[in-house]
Amino acid sequence: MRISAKSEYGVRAMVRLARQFGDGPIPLSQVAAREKISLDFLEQLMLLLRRQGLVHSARGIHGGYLLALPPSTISVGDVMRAVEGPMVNMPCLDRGEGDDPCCTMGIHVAGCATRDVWALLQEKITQTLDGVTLADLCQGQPLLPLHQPALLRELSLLAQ
Amino acid sequence: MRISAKSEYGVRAMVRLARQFGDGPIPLSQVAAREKISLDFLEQLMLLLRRQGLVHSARGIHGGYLLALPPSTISVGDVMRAVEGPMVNMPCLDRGEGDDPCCTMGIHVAGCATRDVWALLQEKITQTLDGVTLADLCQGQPLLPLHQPALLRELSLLAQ
DNA sequence: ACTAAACACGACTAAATCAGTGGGGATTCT
DNA sequence: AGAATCCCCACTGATTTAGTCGTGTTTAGT
Ligand code: SF4
Ligand code: SF4
Repeated sequence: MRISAKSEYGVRAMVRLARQFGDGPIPLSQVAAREKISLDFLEQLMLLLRRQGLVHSARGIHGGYLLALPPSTISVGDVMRAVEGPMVNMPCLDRGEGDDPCCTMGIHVAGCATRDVWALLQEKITQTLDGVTLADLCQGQPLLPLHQPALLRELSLLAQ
Repeated sequence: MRISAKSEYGVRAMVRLARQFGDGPIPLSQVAAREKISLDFLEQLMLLLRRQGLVHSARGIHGGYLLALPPSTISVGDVMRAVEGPMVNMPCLDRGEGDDPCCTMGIHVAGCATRDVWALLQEKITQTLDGVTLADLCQGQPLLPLHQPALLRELSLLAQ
C-alpha cells in the first residue's frame, strides 16, 4: 500500500498550480524546480492530467499549464485517478459478480469472503481522497483534527 | 495503491484458520491447497504472523498453525501490519515534525502541505482495516451495505 | 526568417520490488 | 527410524517504478 511517486508528484504539482490559479499558464520548468521533481517525469504526469481535462496547456514561449477548474472543485482523488488509474488495484473489484473468475481462487468472485474487505477499503479510500480538494491544501490550517475519532468528527461536521 | 499478495494471502489464510478456530493446529499444506496459495510463500507469511503473536505453531507430525486469539479480536489491520509492515508506506509519516528532512523536498516535513493528505489517508485506512475482524469475515452476511453513505451507516451502528 | 522556450509523445533503461523457489535444518508423533 | 510438519534464509525471474532521452511541434519575440 505505498503511495507512488506519480501520485505524490501529481498532487504536489497540482497544489502548486492551484496556488497560482488565475495567473495564466505556469511553465513546468518552474514547478519542477520549486518542487524538486524531474522535469521529464513531470511532463508525463501533466500530459495525463491534461487528457483527463483537469488542466489546460498552452504551448510556445509563454506557455505552460493551468488548472482547468477552480481549486475547490478538483479533488486529490481526481488527480490520483488521472495519473495512476484506479485508486485501489484489486482486479476482482472491477468485475461484476457474474463475470469470469479472475483470481488465484479460480472461483466465482461471489464465493470469496475477503473480497468484501477490499471493497470496503476501496470505498473508504475513495471517499477520503475525493473529500479533499486542492483548495483545502492551499490554506495553511490543518486538514484534520488528529487523534479524534472519526465518528465524533463527522458528527461535529454534521452539526454545523 | 495496490494490495499485495502478501496481504491478500495473509488475510485469506487467517480467515481459513478462524473458521476452524478450536479444532487444534491446522497444517499449512491444507490451507495452501484450499486457498490455492504456494505453500512455500505461505510459510513465510505465517512465520511473520507468529512473530507478531497472532498465531501459535505446533511442530511435528500433527502440527500446524492456530489462531492465538479468538477471531473477533484479530483485525484485518493486525494481519496486514504483520505481513507487510506499515499500512501506508510514506516515509515522512513515520517521522516527527522535528526530524531530519526525509524526502525529495529536502525541507522540514512541517513545511509540506500535501503531507496532511497522506496522514489523513493513513488514519482512514487504519480505522477501516482495524474495524473489520476475522470473525466478521467468517459470517456469510455482507460486510457493508454498499451504496450507502458512510455516515448513515455509522449512525445506524451507533443506534444499535 | 530565425531562435529560444515551452509542450507532445514515444522509446528506452537502471533500479527496486514482488512473488515465488529451493534447500537445508529442527521438532514431534507413530 | 521415518514421515510430516514447522523454521529460516538465500536466491531468482518477472514486473513495476521512476525516471531519461530523442525528436518533433507550437508560439513569442527580434
Ligand atoms: S481470492 Fe477473493 S479477494 Fe482475492 S482476487 Fe479472488 S475474489 Fe478477489
Ligand atoms: S514532499 Fe511532503 S508528502 Fe512528500 S515525502 Fe516530503 S513531506 Fe512527505
